[in-house]
Amino acid sequence: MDLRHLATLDAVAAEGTFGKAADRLGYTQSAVSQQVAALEKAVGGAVFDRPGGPKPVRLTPLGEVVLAHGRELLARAAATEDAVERFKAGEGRVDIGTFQSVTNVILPAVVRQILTEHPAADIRLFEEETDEPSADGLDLVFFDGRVKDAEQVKILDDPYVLVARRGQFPEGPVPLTALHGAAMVAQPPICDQARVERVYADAGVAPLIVFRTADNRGVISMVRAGMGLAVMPRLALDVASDDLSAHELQPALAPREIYLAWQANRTLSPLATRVIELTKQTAAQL
Amino acid sequence: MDLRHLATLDAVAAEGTFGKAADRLGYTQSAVSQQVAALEKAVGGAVFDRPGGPKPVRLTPLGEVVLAHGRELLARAAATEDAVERFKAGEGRVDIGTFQSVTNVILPAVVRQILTEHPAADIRLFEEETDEPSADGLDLVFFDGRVKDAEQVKILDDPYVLVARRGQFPEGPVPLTALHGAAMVAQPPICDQARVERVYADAGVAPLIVFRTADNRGVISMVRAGMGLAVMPRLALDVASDDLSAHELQPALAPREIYLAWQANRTLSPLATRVIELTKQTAAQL
DNA sequence: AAAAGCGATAGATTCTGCTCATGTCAACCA
DNA sequence: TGGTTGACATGAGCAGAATCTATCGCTTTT
Repeated sequence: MDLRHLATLDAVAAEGTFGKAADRLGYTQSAVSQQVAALEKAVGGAVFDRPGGPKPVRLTPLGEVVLAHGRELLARAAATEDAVERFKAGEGRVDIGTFQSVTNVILPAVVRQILTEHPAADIRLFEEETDEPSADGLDLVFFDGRVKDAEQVKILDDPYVLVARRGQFPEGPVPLTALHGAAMVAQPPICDQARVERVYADAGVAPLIVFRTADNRGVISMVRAGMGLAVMPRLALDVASDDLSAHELQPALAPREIYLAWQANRTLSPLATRVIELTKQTAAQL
Repeated sequence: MDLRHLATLDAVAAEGTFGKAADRLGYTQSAVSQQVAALEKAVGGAVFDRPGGPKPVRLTPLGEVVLAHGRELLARAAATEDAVERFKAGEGRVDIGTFQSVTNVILPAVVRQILTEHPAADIRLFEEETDEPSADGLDLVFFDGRVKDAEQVKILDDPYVLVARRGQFPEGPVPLTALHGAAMVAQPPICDQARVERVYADAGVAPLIVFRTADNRGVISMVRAGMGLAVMPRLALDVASDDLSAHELQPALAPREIYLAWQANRTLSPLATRVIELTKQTAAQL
């Protein structure tokens, strides 16, 4: 049973004669006749009564059964083509792995723009703390560092700054050695934080870490409360604040590199491609 | 877009490689490769990522869209074939035009048997008083007389009998002339009743019709009540009754002929065909 | 570096599906 | 009543599609 045969069945049922259906479909009467014959062979019985003479054909009861189902099939086929077109235009779902800084600074603009372009887009964000991410199950993953076995683009360099209460240090750079023995608030030692602490160690600087939390806002709050200093990526410092100051470190730490990654050699959906584009644009403006 | 291509897509997605899908479908790997290529051309994009080497292929996002819709289509196609099979086995709907005697005497047995054979059969009865029936809209029509422009079979001859209160006439035949001047209850003069009354007139018999009703049971009730005599087809006298007696008339009226008709040159559904068969069998037992 | 697994491709062949021309049948008309 | 008309069926021929066989090229694994 072939969709084309069902379309022909439908046309003949609507037009009443093979010839008119042929005109509508751009075939000859002979072709329609043969298609109907093929369909009848497939279903094992006549779908039209042919009265003979100049009378139109009429559906048999079997023909009505086949036509009813056939219309359903044709509608589904049309819906399929439609869905493909919409997919190519950017509809669909995209699952994105992210983390705090990106969620707060980069993604809002990207999501807003995507939803403006494609109101039917289905964006899902997953913010899971992982040390070594893989893009399994996700379409796109933000990560602060390279991702193994994945295609990726570097979104931006996010420099580390020292955060302190305003007035604690004069404006301008602060030597890294100033951290030696200082009370500090920090992230748990995963992801890029581990690298940062290795830099301290290599420089012979041993800060006194008095509190760790994965919540950047929590880190900032504790700095503001006077619990200690913090070294954090500038993006994590997403709120301007009168009572805090940010300082470059000397020597500067290598910046945190933020990558957007996806599974290698996989075709991306147009929606995901657009997300990458917009992410690059957004990051370039920072 | 072809159903066969979608079936191939499904098989490849399930098996992971073109070759295994080919085995399952009875094709060669080459054929599957070409079918997938054709499908990809139809939807305008790749549906599989081919990693190369001994790795299995993977659906692209587009492929997932197409496959989701494709499975739906394939399921509908299977459902269609199933519906055709069930139709050929006797499921479906049949609309039957009937009238009182047939409804009460013949159809119960037929309906019971059909519903035993095909619990999903959808039998609809239409009891409309018409003088000249046509089978438009109906699959089968019972009628007491020939139906013009229709195929038909005679179901049975239904002899007319005189119905009287028991004891009013001695057992056995009653001369037609006994009706002259007699009070009678009768059907409205349509259908076969008109023919009956012409027979009276031709025989010079002029009964006094005191009540007409289309309801056979009403006729009988009024006879029982002593309102008069009645001449009615034996089938219409479907209740045995101690206080009534039935008599042949002399000369006998030509019996009412009951036909089962359907539109000429139309293919009947297996269900309708079965109804015709069962009707003949049932009538033969009367 | 060789072997194995897998998809793509070229060429040959078979099938399918279409068109054109013609046949056949029933209703209509003169 | 016999020709005409309108409609479907059928046969021949051809073009294109689908399939198979064989082979190529790529990637991973050994």
